[in-house]
Amino acid sequence: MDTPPVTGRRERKKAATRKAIADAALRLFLERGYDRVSVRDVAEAADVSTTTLFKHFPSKEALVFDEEEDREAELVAAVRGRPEGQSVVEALRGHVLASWPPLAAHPLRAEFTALVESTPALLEYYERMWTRHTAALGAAVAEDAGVAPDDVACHALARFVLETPALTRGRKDLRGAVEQVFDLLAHGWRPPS
Amino acid sequence: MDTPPVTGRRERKKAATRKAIADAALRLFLERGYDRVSVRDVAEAADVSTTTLFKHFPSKEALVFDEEEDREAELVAAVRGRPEGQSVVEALRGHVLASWPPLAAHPLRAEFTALVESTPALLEYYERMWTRHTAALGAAVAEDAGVAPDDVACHALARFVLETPALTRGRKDLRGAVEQVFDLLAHGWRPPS
DNA sequence: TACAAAAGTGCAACTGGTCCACTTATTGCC
DNA sequence: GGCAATAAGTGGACCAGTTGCACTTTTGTA
Repeated sequence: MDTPPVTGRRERKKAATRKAIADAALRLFLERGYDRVSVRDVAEAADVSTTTLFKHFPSKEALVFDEEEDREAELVAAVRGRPEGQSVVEALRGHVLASWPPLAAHPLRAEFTALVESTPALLEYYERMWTRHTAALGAAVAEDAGVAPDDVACHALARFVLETPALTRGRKDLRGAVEQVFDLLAHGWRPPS
Repeated sequence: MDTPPVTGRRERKKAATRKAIADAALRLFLERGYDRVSVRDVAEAADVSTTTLFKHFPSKEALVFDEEEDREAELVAAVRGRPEGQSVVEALRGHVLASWPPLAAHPLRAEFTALVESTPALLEYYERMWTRHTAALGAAVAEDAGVAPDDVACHALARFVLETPALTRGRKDLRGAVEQVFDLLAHGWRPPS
């Protein structure tokens, strides 16, 4: 009859529930504003219990940032797989320029961005999503440079790179701002212009 | 009879209440650990209502970091009042080296430091206490450099400087670690050794 | 002395998050 | 096909931080 499902029914249902929760959350948040919606409201709207909601998402903030891709792997790959002769800083500059600003450019996400930027809790969570990868990126840089995995300078570089989103958010010339931050990391700070 | 009080009775009593709360909090936290003490416990121990407690301190974390000195003013002053010919980065390096590590060296504060470093919520709050001054320090640097007050590079420098505590915490050679971070800020990142 | 502002109270309520014992659906396996 | 193991979901109680409200007491001041 039907083609046998590649993924089991259980997994499909689980994914459906997850999606129902995330969809309900985003809809309510956009309608009423993040902090005028309780997690109970979201659970109600998705027709699940709050217990179930928290089995799918670890926190209220996580409801908003659903697709948790693995940024971390990409960051590490950008360092490891960079072309011969390119410096680590330049590799990361390229990676950030290529992979980050588009998010803001997507017109569909305009209201989403507005939601995040108008909600302190979400802003904080979002910035933390990046800096959480400091250890992994720092270790990758250190390994690449052939020094101890907890080398301070390498971890500092990692942390600073991961803060470009926070530092450049809301600038009119986003790419230009990112470039300036990376110039600082590449050559040190000097009084501008 | 008594010499007329310079500050009114009201202010004195208010300060006393505040101190009673902070003292009770620190004592209980050190005794039992931060998250095994509720704010109700603290209020009880200080013999005030939780409502009163929250009128003096905005959050549970704030109970721990009582003396809110004005780091911000000192940071700005370090930039503005630096000797002729010294660069901004070097001025900040000196300021951080002179004003930060002592906190950890103070033997009386050993158990306090242990409390903070063993409690994620406090650690986070502590690091945020620093980066909260990004805007002020960034603006001061920008003014000093004679560029727009929201210049990206200046704010990036400020932010990175304010993260040295977080980046170097727990290192065996604290001063050396701070120096390495400032070297990065001064000259750019280069593969170590 | 009278009165306004400030400090403190007590309590209920809300919210994010966890726990627990329980039911139901799905799956893999004999 | 039958069945036991497992995973998803339930519901409700519960905890802790935080706020709101209506109220009393204390203090400063005119």
